[in-house]
Amino acid sequence: MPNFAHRDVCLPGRCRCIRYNSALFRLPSAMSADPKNHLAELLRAALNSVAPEQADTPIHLERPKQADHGDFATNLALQLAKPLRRNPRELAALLLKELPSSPMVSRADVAGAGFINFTLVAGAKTDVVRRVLEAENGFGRGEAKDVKVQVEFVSANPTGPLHVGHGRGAAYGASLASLLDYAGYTVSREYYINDAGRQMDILALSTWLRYLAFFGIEVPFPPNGYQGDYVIDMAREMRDAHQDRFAGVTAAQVLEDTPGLPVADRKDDEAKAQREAHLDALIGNAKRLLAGDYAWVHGFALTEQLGDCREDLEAFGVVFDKWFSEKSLFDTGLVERAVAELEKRGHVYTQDGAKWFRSTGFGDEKDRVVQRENGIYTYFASDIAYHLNKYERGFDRIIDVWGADHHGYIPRVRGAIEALDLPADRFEVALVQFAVLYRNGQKASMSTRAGDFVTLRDLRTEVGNDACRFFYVLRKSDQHLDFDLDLAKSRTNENPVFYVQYAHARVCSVMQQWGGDEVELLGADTSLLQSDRELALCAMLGAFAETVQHAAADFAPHQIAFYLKDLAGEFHGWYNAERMLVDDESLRQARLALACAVRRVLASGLAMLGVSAPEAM
RNA sequence: CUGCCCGUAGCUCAACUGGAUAGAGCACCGGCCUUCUAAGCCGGGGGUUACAGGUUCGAUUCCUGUCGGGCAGGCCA
Repeated sequence: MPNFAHRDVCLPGRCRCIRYNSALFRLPSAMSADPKNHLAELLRAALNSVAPEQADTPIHLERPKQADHGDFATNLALQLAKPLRRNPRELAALLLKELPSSPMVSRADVAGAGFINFTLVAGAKTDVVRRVLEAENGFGRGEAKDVKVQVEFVSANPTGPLHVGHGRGAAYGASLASLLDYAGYTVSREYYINDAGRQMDILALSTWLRYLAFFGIEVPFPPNGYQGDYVIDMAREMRDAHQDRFAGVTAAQVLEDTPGLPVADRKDDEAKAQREAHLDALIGNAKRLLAGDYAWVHGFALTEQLGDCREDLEAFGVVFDKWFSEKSLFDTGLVERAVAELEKRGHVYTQDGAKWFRSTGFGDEKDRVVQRENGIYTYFASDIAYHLNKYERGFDRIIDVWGADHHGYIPRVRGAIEALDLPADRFEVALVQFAVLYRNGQKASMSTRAGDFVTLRDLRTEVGNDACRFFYVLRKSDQHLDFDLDLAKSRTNENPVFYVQYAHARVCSVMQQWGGDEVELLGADTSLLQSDRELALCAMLGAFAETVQHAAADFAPHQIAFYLKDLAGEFHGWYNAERMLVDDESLRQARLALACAVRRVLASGLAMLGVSAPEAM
């Protein structure tokens, strides 16, 4: 740091500068090696001295966008100005006066309305390279927090292939879980299987009807049944494995006492109700006619679809620690018990023969039925039981990833949790907006029933898993996502996933040509990294840990994706401006160390997003 | 009608939880391959952050209203 510049800005009485001539520095072992944490510690000490009564003020350090604002800045004095009723600039000066000296800081001064800007000594800026290399693949990983967090996501009805909407929930949930894991939480990934409801009955019925068709037993296929070809595939498998075991019926028996179907083009409420009644009657007949075999058909369809779903997700890099069965909540009596618990606390009443949970007492718009007049529990009832179960398993944080169309569902679930006297602040919902696929500028339709949807599998095959995963998390989860198929497929510079991967591959390529062992780079003299680009890269590496923490706090994996794009951009710029494999050995080592550190962080970030880090492209 | 989310460059989106001169990528224009991968880099134009108020040292961010878009309001899941 040239002294003339120093004197120029730093006037006596206005600021206090701490100067150290040497780029080499040693910190007391208790002090943080991370510059940001270190500065926070220094400020904390100064704060305790200046205003002990405000000691719990959060210390906010940011990386200024403008270079002449130094490496870090804090608005601490501005925050203190109001409670202390004092001039912020005066407070900033006081804080500087009480700031412990540090070998990391080359200057610190008051600026603007009362900001304190810090400039680090050169060595403190580039030391991050050594820390990245020493951490191997764990740089930026948060300290283990001993907090058990459950992330439940996808949880699609196992009634057909996953579509591109589910894909977003899968990519988001998996990335969020990895992110929380990296941030230091103990994460459990869970898939809730809706295997107990009417939708599964509809699937079982649909499969059976397709199966009967193979034996010439033609029952008009209900329009609200599952129409996809995969149902016919399952029916064929049933026939191949069991021949006519389930075919000892006539079409007339299957259709017995059903209301029949209204004409196809009627879309009024009456027609809709009739179709639903018709479907329910068919299901009733199927159960009666198949008797014990109904459970077999139902189980077969479930196993097939769940297996398919699981395979699909695994190929997408999405794995779960637990697949939780809704049906098990009934089998273990937890649904009954959950409702009984609510009842015991006086939050349930009976009206029109049904049991209602008084959710209006907990901020919901209206009360909700938990047990219908016919004795059947609603989906909401099993959901209450499920969340009770989550609490009983001892999770400190319970995160549900839901499609945004379920947002109205939050108050009733939270209400039930409160009503059960469970700590509701542990329960959080991350909403994911729909992803709409565009092919040739055309919206693709996505109805599971109609059978003309674009499946996640199709999408993965067409654009590749990496581009898929990256594109899905490139937007805030609560924003609509226009998934541009043509862009994701393109192997050009328009495609951000390749941009990041390319940076990784470039480092690998250089390392290969160098031919040395990365371990050698630990001894590199990083103080030789002095260009603006090199220092900017170092600053970006240093920001990784806080990016992880921030993204984890926000449930926002997209921040990781943006960080990676920025880091890759900074690297590409440097790559084009400087050579790494130079003749000067010390400089070569220093640059390779930096490149290697960039590669490590890129790899860590890509891993969090479930995207591969190729060594060559 | 009511509730929730959203509105930022021509397009797609960011913005460190209220900070200093709001940033990227596409698209458009002009440059850079006999030197580590041109899937790359460098430079250029582009903005009343939907609109109107309010809160304060300071607002894209918080509050109110208006306009526009999405979603949800079942003894469905």
